Amino acid sequence: MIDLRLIREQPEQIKAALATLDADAPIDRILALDGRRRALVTENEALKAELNQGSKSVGRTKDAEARQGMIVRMRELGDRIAARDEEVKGVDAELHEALLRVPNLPLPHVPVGPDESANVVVAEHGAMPAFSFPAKPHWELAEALGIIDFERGIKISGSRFYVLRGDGARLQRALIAWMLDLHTQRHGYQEVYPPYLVLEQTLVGTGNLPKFGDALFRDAEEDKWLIPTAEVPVTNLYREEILDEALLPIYHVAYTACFRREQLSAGRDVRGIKRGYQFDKVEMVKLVHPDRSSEEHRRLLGEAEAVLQGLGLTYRTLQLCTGDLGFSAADKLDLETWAAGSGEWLEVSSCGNFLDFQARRANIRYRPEGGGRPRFVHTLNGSGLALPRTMIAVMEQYQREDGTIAVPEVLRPYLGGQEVIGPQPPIGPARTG
RNA sequence: GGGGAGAUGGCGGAGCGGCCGAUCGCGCCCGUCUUGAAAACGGGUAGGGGUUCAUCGCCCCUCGUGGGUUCGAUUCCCACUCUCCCCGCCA
Repeated sequence: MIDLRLIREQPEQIKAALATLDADAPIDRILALDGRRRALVTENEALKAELNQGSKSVGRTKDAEARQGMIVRMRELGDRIAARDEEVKGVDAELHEALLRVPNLPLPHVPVGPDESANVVVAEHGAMPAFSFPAKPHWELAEALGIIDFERGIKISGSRFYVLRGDGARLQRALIAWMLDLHTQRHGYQEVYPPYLVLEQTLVGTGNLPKFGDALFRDAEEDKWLIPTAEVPVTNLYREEILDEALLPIYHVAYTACFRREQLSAGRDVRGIKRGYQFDKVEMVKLVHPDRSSEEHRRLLGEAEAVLQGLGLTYRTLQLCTGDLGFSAADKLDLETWAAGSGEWLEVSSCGNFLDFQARRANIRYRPEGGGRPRFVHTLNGSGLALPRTMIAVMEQYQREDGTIAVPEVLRPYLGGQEVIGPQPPIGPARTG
């Protein structure tokens, strides 16, 4: 959430910035609620001070008659205060609710644009892979090798689910283990393994709620939601805490499954494993000193890039425009790798700088070294990387003419030295009925 | 799921319905003393909000959370959440 004081003091600048996001933020309503709330609070607090003083003198008054009179007056005063308190509570709740729906403001250097078409390619790495044979899309390769079973995935869980099998499952596991080792051993991250089910408040902290509940799976009877990304539980680890400044920066990396209830339109991204309701991801999360978030953002991007470079994958870097930033980020850089067989760029990482937007929602602060009031930390996160699409890139960029797939050098130690993924022992096609 | 105990400041641990935002101990910070340090001694040490240009100050709220009783609740009543112990069930 953005600072209420900022809205109060420079509403026009805020409105102008929000306009670049195509957001329907009710700034005028917030200003009205804020003014009303402060007037009510000031007034009511004066009455409370009077009541507190009065109640104390009741205790000191010995004369029974005078005492009775005071008690009657205090009772009336108390009733008035209670009524106003109700009013304050109502206005306060409305104000808070409205603030939670205001998106973060973009940093000044973020290009203005309506949607992803205005994103800017800022760098390209690696040559476009050239094959001496027609490159196949991963669903053909994987099906032929028997490393992904699409039919049985759909049978047990419905459309958009698949089953990794044999070396397919092992390849993903190798990728996960290697990525975690890379970030923990080379980039200074501490690994965490968080719950996949979280409370509503946790999702409010990262900005997923209250606005985007329709993209989430949840338990119908309890307040338990499936995480759409590890960012949610990991960022919220320090919710409602005041950290020592010396503890910053905090770097965490987590491997989790992710669950997203996307309204997947028929005919788009239907083939293969590019998009589904469940996918795995290795996620990096940083909590840092507010003066350092820009620098940490650049480093975060580099750490995600190190995964692609280690795997030897061709990729490019995109600076997202205002219209594609999402709700919580003030700045975002995406990494896309090339799906050589299906012929498209795949987003495998999205590195966001959230400034104090999430910290304010989740109330994550630090105590400055020399003492003083607690301040909000800045939060950042980025995938390092999303598994299905990394799998796609590996399969399609490392495919060979005979339909087998070479194993990237760095993964071989994780696969017992195996250099090639070939056909799996036959199980046969699914025959139902 | 059944039974019992508990939830107070960074930690430990008190708290007759008014003098308690809270005794005390530890920790931490600042002084005095010391060549320096320790010890000793003195002082200070929660968060949020309102008022203020800001500081100081003043005021309001917070003793797990939410309600209730009362002129007044950390203290009484109810509900919920969480923690610990015992029994049952279980990967």
